[in-house]
Amino acid sequence: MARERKFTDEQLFKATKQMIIQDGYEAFTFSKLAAILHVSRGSIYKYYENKDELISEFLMYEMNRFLHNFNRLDKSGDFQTQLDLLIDFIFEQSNIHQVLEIIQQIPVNTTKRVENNKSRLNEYHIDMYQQFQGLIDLGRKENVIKSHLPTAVLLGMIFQTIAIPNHFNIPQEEWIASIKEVLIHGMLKKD
Amino acid sequence: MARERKFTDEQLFKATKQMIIQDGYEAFTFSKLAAILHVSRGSIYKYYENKDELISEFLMYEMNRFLHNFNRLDKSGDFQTQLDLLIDFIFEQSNIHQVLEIIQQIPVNTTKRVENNKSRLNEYHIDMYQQFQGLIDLGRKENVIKSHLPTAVLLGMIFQTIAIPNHFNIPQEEWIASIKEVLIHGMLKKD
DNA sequence: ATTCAAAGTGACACTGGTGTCACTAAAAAA
DNA sequence: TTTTTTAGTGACACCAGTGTCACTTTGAAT
Repeated sequence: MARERKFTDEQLFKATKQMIIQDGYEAFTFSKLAAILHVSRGSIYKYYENKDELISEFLMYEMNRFLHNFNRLDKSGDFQTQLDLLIDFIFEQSNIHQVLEIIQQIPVNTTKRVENNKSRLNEYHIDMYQQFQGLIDLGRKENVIKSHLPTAVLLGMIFQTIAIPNHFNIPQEEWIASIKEVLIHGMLKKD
Repeated sequence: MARERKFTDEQLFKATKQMIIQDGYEAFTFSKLAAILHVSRGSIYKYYENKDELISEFLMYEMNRFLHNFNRLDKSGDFQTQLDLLIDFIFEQSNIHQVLEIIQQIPVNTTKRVENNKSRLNEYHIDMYQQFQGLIDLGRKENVIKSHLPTAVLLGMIFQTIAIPNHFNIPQEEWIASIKEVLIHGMLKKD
């Protein structure tokens, strides 16, 4: 060690996240980030060659956190129990949706480090998808899921629901319970 | 009239749409747009004072087109028939989702024309929402919708499903049919 | 106390987008 | 044919972000 750092990775990633989620990939700049962290722009270049590299590192960090938490979930219950847990979990981690979208926006011509991160992020994504797929397979094995529905549709719908904007500020619990209800049993009364 | 124009509004909006949907609001520039249209950048300033104004006009154009088509839909059937038609329609107009998102990104400090367009877009949005709400009300009147589910959740889910990425390229028809099935009756077999 | 290594700074040259404007080009009206 | 009107051009000054680098600061090790 030599001199104390003026900002931690956590602070940097937190600021990055806020900025990117609020205004998008293109609006993220080293200048603004430096201002938030109360350091000079130059100091950030000590750790990241450019914006793409910084963002790809941020995404790795977020993805690791997500997968780590995901792996802690109880995988012992039956399909319905696990689905319930999964949906609750996804809503807790509701930013993962945005994270996955940002991955697509990393440009192509950059540094080795970025390319490396991009392919690792892709692997993670596939890995995550396969774990979810395992859950659907369980549902099929238990013979509770309508067998003609494609797995991609089921996962897509589960995953997409977290991004529904709750404009009317319906209480979180009611909101999630209602979404679960529709996903599992539909919006119509049984006849 | 004096001289012939080198590009039509339609061409301009088409290029704008492509650019914005692909790379986002911030990545849109007059330079790129001028290049696509094979004109000088300066000529675009003859019609739009700046980027925000151009994009807000583009959004008005898209929204008008959407509402115009929407008003052509047959509103005479019962709830299920109309819901079917609506979902098909939304999938046909799948970009409306992105259009609505872009509206939120127009910055605040701009020209009168932009502010004007922004508030009109908001009115349109509310108008559209109310029409959809009318459909849900019909479902409630017909007593086919589960009465405890909030309208916002039902509309949110219907609307959000068009944005599910079909990574595995499941045929459009099967894709839409499956989504309808889940929305209406859920993913589980009836017991 | 001196030295050293990492952290941080700010000035510099550069790039790409912005908005403007005097000017040119072309088509219709006179 | 000349005039008028609108479309289009490209050069200019400007701004904000980029990436670099010689330099300064700071804290720990010798």
